[in-house]
This record gives sequence, C-alpha cells and structure tokens, in this order.
Amino acid sequence: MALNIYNTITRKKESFEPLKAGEVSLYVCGPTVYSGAHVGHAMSSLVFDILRRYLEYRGYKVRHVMNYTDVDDKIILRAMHEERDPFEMAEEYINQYAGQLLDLNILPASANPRVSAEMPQIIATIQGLVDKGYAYPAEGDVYFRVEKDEDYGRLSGRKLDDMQAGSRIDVDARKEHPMDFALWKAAKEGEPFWESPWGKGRPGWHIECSAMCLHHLGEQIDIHGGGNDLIFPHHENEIAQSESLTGKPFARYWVHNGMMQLSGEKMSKSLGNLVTIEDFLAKNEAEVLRLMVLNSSYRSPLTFNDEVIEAASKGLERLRNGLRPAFAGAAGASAETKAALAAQAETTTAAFTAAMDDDFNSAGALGHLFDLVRVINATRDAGATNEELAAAQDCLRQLTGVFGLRLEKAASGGAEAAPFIDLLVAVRTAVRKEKLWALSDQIRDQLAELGVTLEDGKDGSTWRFG
RNA sequence: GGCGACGUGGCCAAGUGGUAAGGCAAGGGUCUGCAAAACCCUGACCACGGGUUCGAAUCCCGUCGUCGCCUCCA
Repeated sequence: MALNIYNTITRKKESFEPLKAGEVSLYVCGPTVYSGAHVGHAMSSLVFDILRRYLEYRGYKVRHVMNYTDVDDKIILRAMHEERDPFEMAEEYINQYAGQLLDLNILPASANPRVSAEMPQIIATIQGLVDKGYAYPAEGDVYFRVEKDEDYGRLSGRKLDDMQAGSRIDVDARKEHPMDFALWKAAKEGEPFWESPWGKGRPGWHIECSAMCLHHLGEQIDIHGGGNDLIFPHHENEIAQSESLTGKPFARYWVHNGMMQLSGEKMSKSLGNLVTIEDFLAKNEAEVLRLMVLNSSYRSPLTFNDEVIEAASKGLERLRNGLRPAFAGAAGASAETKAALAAQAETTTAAFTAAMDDDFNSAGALGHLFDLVRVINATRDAGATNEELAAAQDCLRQLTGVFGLRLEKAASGGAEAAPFIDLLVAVRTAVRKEKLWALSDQIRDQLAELGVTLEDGKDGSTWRFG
C-alpha cells in the first residue's frame, strides 16, 4: 500500500515517490513575524508536523525546513510606529513562536532560516534571474518578468490575461507587465536596507523562499507546504522564480492546508478575528488543538468555536481513558475476550495506516483509534489484568504518538508520592468495607484537591494524577 | 467579474459507485453507597432539481447557499 498525497498543482491524489528513495525534503512557509501568532498559524504547523511524523513512521528520513520572514513591510511599519528596532522586534516574535511550537509538541525543523540571515543567497538568486533575462532592474527595484515564464499561473490555475481583466493592482509604470512582481525593493528613507548590485534595498516577499529552498534543500524538493492562502501569489511566484533559474521542476508535491474559520470567516491578522496561541494555551492543553486538527481534513477549513474545543477536550480524555490501568483485583479476561482485543489492535493498526496513506486522512485514522479504545475499555470491564491490556495499550500509545499526541501527563506529584497514595487508597478500601462513607468521601475529595483522581470500580479503586 | 473548494444526524466530521466511520451533545439501560469512568441501546437516506447506471451521498448538468484566492496573510 502506497502513500498518496493530494498535489495542488495537479489537483489529484498522487502516489508519493520522493526524489531520493527513503528521504524526503520538506519546505513549509512560516509566518511573517510582525505580531503574535494565532491558532491558524498553529494549525498549519500542526498539519505539517503530523505529515512529517507520519512520513517518519513510514520510514522516511525527513529534512524539514521552515522559514521565518523577518524582513517585510509590515514589520518595518509596526516597528516604526512603536519606535523600536525592527530586527529586535522580529527576533522577539520569532522566539515567541518557537517557544509555542515546542509547547504544541511540534518537532523542531531541521533548519529555520530567516530572511535577514540569507541576504547573500537571496541577492545571488535575483542576480541569476536578471542574468537569464527573467528579471529586470528598474530604478533600484528589480522585477520578475512574468511573460517570459511560459507556464506562469499553473499552480493556481490562472491565466495572465484573466488576471489582468480583474486586476485591482495599481499599474506601476516601471513594470513591463502589470503582474510583474518585485524581487528587490529600493529602500525608502529611514528603512533598513542591504547593499546590492541595484543599490540599497531589501528583498521582495517571494524571492526569500526560493533562495532559502535552494540554499537549504537544493534545486528540487519533494514537498512544499503552506496555507492555501499562499497558493497565489506566493507559491505561484516561487515556482516562477525557482524554475526559471534552475530550469528544473521545483517541488514534486504541493501541499496546502485549509484555513481556520472563526465564526464563519477565515481567521487572520488583517481581519482581526483571531485567537492567539497564547490565549488558547492559557485555557486549553496543546493536545486539544492538535485533536481538533486531527479530527478534520487538513485541506478543509477548520471550524473553531467553543463547542468544537469542548468536544476535542472530551475526546482527548477518552483516548486517555484507554490507557488507564486494569481494575485492582482484576481476575483476568477470558481467552475469547483477549483474542478479540488482540485482533482489534491489529485491525486498528492496519486501518490507521490505510487511512493515513490516503492523503493523511487523520480524521478517519482517529476514528479507528476510538474503536480500539472502546474495545480496550470493554476488555478492562471484563476483568482483564494490566498484562492482558498491555499490548493493545502499547498499540494505542504508538499510534497516538504518530499523531504527536501526548496522552501521558507528567506525574505532577512525582513518582515518590505513589507508594503513599497507594497506602491511602488501601486504607480507604478498608474504610469502605466498613461502609464509613463520610470518611471515604473525605479521603477522595482531599486527594482530588491534591491533584489525584480516585475512581472506584467494581473490584477496587484506581487513581491517577490529574 | 475570473479561478477554486465545499454543503453528510443538534454540533464537529470520515466516507467519492453497492444500501452511511468516529467524537461531542441528548435520551434509555447496566454497573454503583455516592461520585466518576466504562459498557450496551436509540437517531441522518447525505442542500435542492434533473440525468447516467442494475445500483449514487459518491459520476454528469443545473439551481440555491457557504467559504477561500484574485491586495498583506498559515
């Protein structure tokens, strides 16, 4: 069974075959750091984290690059308003985002290049395009000549003529064609700048990604990802730049995630309808957001509201319950029950893989995990011991691990507290035998205040942190 | 106006030709001193109208609706 990936450029699911057997180069467009990131950015990073984890689960060695755009009009503008250094400000947001990615359990990329540190490569890329006649300088700016690129528009399915018809762009007299876009912008008074063959200035938005890809991953890459709002013009222009320069196909697979929807609209900085990662994590666990992402198709818009958060939160709890230990004093399950559990684990693993192989159908795969949870719980109810549950629980642990879900919370009380809690529970069991309910409830309530949840089963009590 | 996506039970959401996964919520039940958890049971004929087919949520056409891109955006 082969992995299939939906490729934006062909609008079809295609069998995944990397350039080099067993290895995958993955480039994901990161944020422009001019303010705090919101859960939509987190969604994108989560989508590609899940994609990466699954590729690794399938045995691929993944080289993952995500950039930070730290040189940009908005950053400069904002820094000017706040009367501070734009680089310092960008640095601050980069550090914040990097920290949030860790909080969200997103695997660190192999490299996180940023524009300000890649200037020689960027300038060389632009120079190469000028040399080949794909770009031309104009009064300190440098523009890409779209008409020279014969298949311009093939990613987004647009034609130059159509775009002209509906264009709302002010026609810049220096451009040969209205759709020509800037590779280099001459610096205005008071703006940060770099020296270049065309004078003082800074790079345009799209060229950075072409240059960084080239620098960190080479002329051709396997997967290029980002939000679907980047398809045009950003990724379209990247293709134009990269392929014009190298003469080779740029990315084999273009993967785009859908937008986070808040009250029926795309969440975005410019619309202002956003929930920051910081705010979200202040109220919810990181796993909740991850489960929300997992529970729907990465290509579709993701509904974000309180009800969905609540549902994800409960669903997470349910997955966790699957890992709970056997009941104290469990007598062991019947051979038939044990066999059914083993069979379910096997079925689940196969179904999980089949679903994920189908363009990372995580929602389908997640459904199969819940099936496994149900059978584990039923088996526990049937009196299975920890040993009898272990294999299936390991299976659940492994597959949720592929999703990047952390089901086991760090023991807040520390392992050294366990023997004492065990003792208390044993005493309480004796107390309950005497039907001293008030005392028994008091022990449970007070343990709860200390962060220990106690639950009474048919054959005994279980406890856990949290 | 151009390009694209989507419309599945109260909510979220898989499923893209053979009579609808899963989660949350709701109701009923089992277990139970209480609590919690768990387990079992209950509900949709898939926006609407045509068409293709032995057979369609799944393919084609049309209508309505929602969303995205076309300007910075994950």
